[in-house]
Amino acid sequence: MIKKESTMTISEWEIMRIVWTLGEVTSHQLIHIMSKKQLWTPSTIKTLLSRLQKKGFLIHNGAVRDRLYSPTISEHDATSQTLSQTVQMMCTKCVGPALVNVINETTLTKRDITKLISMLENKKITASTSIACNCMPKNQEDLSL
Amino acid sequence: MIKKESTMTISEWEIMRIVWTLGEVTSHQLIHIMSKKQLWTPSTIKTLLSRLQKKGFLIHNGAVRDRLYSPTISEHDATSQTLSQTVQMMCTKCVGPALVNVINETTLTKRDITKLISMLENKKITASTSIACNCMPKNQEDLSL
DNA sequence: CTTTTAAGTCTACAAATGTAAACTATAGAT
DNA sequence: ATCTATAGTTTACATTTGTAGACTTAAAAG
Repeated sequence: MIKKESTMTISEWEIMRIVWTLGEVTSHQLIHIMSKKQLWTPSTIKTLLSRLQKKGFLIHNGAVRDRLYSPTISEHDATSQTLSQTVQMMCTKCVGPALVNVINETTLTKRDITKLISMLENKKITASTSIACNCMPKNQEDLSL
Repeated sequence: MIKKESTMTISEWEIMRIVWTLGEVTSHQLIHIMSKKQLWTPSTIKTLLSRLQKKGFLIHNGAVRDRLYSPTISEHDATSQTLSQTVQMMCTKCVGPALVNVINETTLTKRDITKLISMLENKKITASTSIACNCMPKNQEDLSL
């Protein structure tokens, strides 16, 4: 079966961040936490919760009331996937510089940095000085019309 | 005046990639190119073109007909900005690993790699072993209810 | 046991997005 | 000068998203 590959919206992502942090949450907790932080009413939280379930990002223990909601995907995985998807729609030539920029403005742990450096040192060996732009399919570059 | 900070949608981004590549385009070219690549009709292309103008991402030379559309933002800038925005909605703790992942699966030029490494070497000096998670505002961690 | 509170479900509604047809007017063809 | 193809403009319509009220029902309070 084909994965429907539904994505989280910004608002849904906000909810998920709390769920990820707490592991298991009741709507009660969500409502309490989010109603302060955001300008969301309990209704809105409930709707978001429903949609996240429909999309398969949340499940709950069968309780009829005060059920515990939990994520079906880890925050790390979701983060990686989302970032990958974003990068994939971009021009291969622009991604490098953009990553330089992002990394520059991101706080990283020593561990991450070490990992990145070793990974990059490795890539450096086979890297070329330029990469092809994938902005337009090759065959359609005849614009003479 | 406050920047309206409108964002490009996926479809709009597709159009922009062609515009960025060509620098200046007529709708004619876009229609020709995109109708093959995507399953878009001329109408759809025109709509997207209109919206991109309304959002301020495209302008055109005043021609009444066969006008030339051009971008108001460079592809590099748009790419960087979009990536930054994406990263900003994510948990600071997850961004590092996600970046490791993305960089692993991304083709980079020697130049980019060198830049990244030197930047990282620098960051390494002041980096700590762990960073605070920004998933939930500190004050709202009392979930005792 | 009755009342109240609130969790979960349904319905609502505007704005944004994906997708495109209909209409208008003009540059180029005849 | 008239016709035709089509660039640009309007209108359209289903889905998704942001946001939330209304309704139902069970748990907690009294």
